[in-house]
Amino acid sequence: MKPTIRDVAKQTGVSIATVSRIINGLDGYNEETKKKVLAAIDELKYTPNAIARGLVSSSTHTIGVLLPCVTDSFATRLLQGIEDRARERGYSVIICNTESDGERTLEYLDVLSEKRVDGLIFTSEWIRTAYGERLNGMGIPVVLVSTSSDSYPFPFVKVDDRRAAYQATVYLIEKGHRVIGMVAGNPEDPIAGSPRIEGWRQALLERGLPADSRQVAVGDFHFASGVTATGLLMMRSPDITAIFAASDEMALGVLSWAYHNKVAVPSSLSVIGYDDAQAAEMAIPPLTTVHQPIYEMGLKAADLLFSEASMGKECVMPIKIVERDTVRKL
Amino acid sequence: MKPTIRDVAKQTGVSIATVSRIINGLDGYNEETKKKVLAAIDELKYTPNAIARGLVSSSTHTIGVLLPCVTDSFATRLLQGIEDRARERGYSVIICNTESDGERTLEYLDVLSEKRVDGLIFTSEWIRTAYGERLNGMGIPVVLVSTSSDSYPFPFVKVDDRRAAYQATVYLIEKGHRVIGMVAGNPEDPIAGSPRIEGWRQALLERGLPADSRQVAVGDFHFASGVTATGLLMMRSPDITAIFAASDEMALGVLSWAYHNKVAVPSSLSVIGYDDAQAAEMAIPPLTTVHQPIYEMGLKAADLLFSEASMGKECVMPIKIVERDTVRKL
DNA sequence: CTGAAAGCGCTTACAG
DNA sequence: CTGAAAGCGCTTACAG
Repeated sequence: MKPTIRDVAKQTGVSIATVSRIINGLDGYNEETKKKVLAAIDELKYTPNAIARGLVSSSTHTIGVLLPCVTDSFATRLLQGIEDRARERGYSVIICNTESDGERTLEYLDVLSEKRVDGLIFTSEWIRTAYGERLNGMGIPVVLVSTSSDSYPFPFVKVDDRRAAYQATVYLIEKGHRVIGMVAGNPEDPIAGSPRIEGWRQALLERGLPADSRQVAVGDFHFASGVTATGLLMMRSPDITAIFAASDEMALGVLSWAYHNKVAVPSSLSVIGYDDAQAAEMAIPPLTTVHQPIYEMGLKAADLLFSEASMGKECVMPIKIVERDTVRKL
Repeated sequence: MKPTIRDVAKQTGVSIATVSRIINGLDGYNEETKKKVLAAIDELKYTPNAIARGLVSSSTHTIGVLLPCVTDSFATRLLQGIEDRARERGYSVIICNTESDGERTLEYLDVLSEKRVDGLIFTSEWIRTAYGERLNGMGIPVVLVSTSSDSYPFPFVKVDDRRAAYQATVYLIEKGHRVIGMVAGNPEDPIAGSPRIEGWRQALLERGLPADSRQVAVGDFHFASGVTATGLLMMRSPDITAIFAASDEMALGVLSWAYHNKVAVPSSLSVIGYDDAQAAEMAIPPLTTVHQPIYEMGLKAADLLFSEASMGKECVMPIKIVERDTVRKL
């Protein structure tokens, strides 16, 4: 059995209260006692039981993070930011890989609730009523990342998706492109789907350029869907000279489609992505894309979680276009 | 305040012992009581306090996973496997992003120890004495992934790195290549460094082919180092026709170097990677590589952790060569 | 400067 | 079928 506070108290001949004070850096003992206790702790290899501590202090120093997909590069980068900041503050993080599954998400919420985490970060998904209610019921700080909700006004950190897409499209237009396609997410997705499509459309419309629905093909943000969507797009609108993809992974799909169909990028087809994931700079050619400060968003989310009175705080992070080699000036 | 077992007991007019039995599916109550209690639980929105439970049962249903880098695609895929299996079994996972830092690793070990996790998975790093001792002292099951240790015989799941590298090199030789370079990890790294270099060397030597140290350039498994190493390699041994990279990310670096230096892959230079990360199939051209069953390794690691009497269990997973488009037959 | 005692929210013999 | 009580390993008033 692991030694307890009682063991070190006995060993030293003091009370457990005194040991507790010493461990926790409170005062109320002389140096003499402190030394003896510390020695005993060392000798017995005593480590305080965080579970017992948690029970009395009702604080576990643990937070939960819900991600739709742990292997996604956006999610992992975000996680890195969250974990870094959490660790600095002495918190551990439990990961929850929801796979965007409703039931699974609810289960995680239950577990997190039972395990009495001190806070929770919910990412990249639409807040359904079932989630919102559960989240409210937990009675702990909640921070949203890459999502927000009018019905459940939790603090959030995100990027302005519509605006980012708008800027990406304007960038393409300024490079001289006139027929611009989009490889989009699901238009029913109010988070990363429709806003980006709207931004694309608005940029085009404002400049009197065509923004027909035949110029957008829908994917699921992942690579394979990017390939397929591009094929569809180029078949329906062969005059497209540039494509805006709603994620870097899909943009890589565009590149892949182009490679296999002997369409040169950027000389015959320009491509701009979204995220600035690690893969963007590793792409061939290196991918021009919309940079989201993902790591910083993770840091910020943790900050909001740990800061007092964060209710209602909203944090919209800046984006920027990172110019690499996939967009040609016409 | 959250309702406690006492609240539901009071509400129902039974003892907390009975409520506890009902919650835990033990027997010792009639249907009548059960119904009432369940109703009260529902009404009060009572959720059992896992911390209190953990204190008495000395089991937290939580495990810790130490990773050198959370954004690495090997690590995240592994994590996915671990988390999936853990979740099935009712366990949560705390992630620890060590950044390969010794002090940080030790800190995580302390925290995990204090939080009384039920088990721990340690990945991809050499087991230094300090780690081994601490791990032993924790008194909980430990499973190693992609590493192993003679001094600390914990169960492990890994691939035979030397053999995998050997096979990759043989594959290149059988394709007719004679001067084969290697973009390696650090030769001082006894886990993913030296064994792969040895495998490469052995394959070459056995067939009377040159295996000079000028044919190997050292990287850190990441992209940028792959680019640099390739430049060095091609300068020192311009007659190289094929390169074996000790990670897919470095292989992408090779591809990138080739692209920027107008060396066609695979017509002028063949490349084989290691891992079969997601990026391998997204590469241009799609990367031929050594496939590690990473997800399955995660599953297996969790299985070993949860299985009784796993001490001394060793699990060497099979690899295979995945042929894509970066190796040319000479 | 120090200790005895209550209490955090549960589970688990033990007794009925 | 059910309850009173001890105990898990701590922290924190309270008293001295």
